[in-house]
Amino acid sequence: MEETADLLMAAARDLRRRFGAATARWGITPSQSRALRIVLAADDPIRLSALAERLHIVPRSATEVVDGLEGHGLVARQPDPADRRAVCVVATEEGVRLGRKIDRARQEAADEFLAVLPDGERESLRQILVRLTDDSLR
Amino acid sequence: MEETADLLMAAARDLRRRFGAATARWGITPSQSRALRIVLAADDPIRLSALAERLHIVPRSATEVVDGLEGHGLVARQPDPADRRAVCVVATEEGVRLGRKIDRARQEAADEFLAVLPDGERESLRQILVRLTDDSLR
DNA sequence: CTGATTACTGAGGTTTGCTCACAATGAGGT
DNA sequence: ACCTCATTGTGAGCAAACCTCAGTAATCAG
Repeated sequence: MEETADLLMAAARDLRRRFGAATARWGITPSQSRALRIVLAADDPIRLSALAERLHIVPRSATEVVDGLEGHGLVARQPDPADRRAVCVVATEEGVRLGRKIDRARQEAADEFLAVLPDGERESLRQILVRLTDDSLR
Repeated sequence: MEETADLLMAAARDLRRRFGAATARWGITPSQSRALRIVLAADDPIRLSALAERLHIVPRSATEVVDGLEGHGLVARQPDPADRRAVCVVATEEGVRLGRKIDRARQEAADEFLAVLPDGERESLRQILVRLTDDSLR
C-alpha cells in the first residue's frame, strides 16, 4: 500500500515541523538538538564515533555538530581515560537543563499531535510502529 | 507519548531511505521525483505556484525543481493561455514513462516495508494515519 | 617498530530549501 | 485611459546538514 506509506511520510513531516518549532526558540538547530538528546540519553560519556553512529551520520559530520553544541556551552569534550585517542562527549549542567526543556517541548508537541486519536488507537499505533521499526533496525 | 512520535520518525526515516534508493537509479533526486509525481497526478497542466503549494515549498524553490526536471527532458513549461504571467508545467512522454517506473519502484518499496504487518494491522495503520493527517492538513 | 584506529581539519560538493528584489502582467477603481 | 496594487515567476545570494577525499597527529595493539 503506497498510500499508507505516503500518509506515514506526511504525518512525519508534520511532526518534524512541530518538533522543529518547539525547539527553535532556544537558538539550537534540529540536528544539534538530536545530538544533545543522544548525549543525555547515554548516562556515561559517549564517544564521538558512537554518537555519529547513533545519529546515522559520519564522524566528520558529528565533529561539526559537537562543535556547535560546545560553542553554546551545552556539551564538553573529555579525553577517554581508556583510550587517549578518543574523545568523549558529556553534557554540561546547562546542557542538561536545556535538554530537559527541549524534552518537555517535544513531549508537548507529540501529545498535541497524537491528541486526535482515541486512546485505543494511540496504543495500536505504538504497537504497529514497534513492529515496523524493530524489523527495520535489524 | 513521545516514544510513539519517535517511532513514527524512525519509521519515516527508514521509508525515506527505501524510497530514495528505489528512485536514485534513474539519476533523479527525491525532490524532483516528488514534483514529477504531482505533475503526473494532476491531469491538467499545473501552475508552478500550485505545484509549489502541493510540495509545501515556496514558488522560488519550485522553479528550481522544475528547472531540474526540464533539464532531464521529463517536463516542459508552457505559457498559461489564461494568464500570461503564469507558467504551466506538463510532463513529457519521457516524463510519463519514468513516472510510471518510479511509481512501481515506490510501490515495491512500500510493500516491502509494510510486509511485516499482518493485514489487519496494515489497515488499522492506514486508518489511524488518515485521522492523524486529516487533522493536520486543516 | 609497524600498522591500524581515532579524531580533527580543510577543501569542496550536493540537496533542499530560504529571502529579497525585480520585471512583466493582471485587475480594480476612478 | 490611467494609476495603483497584487500576483507570478525568476535572478542573486545564502544556509543547514549532510557527504567525500586528503592529510595530520596521537595513540594503541601485535
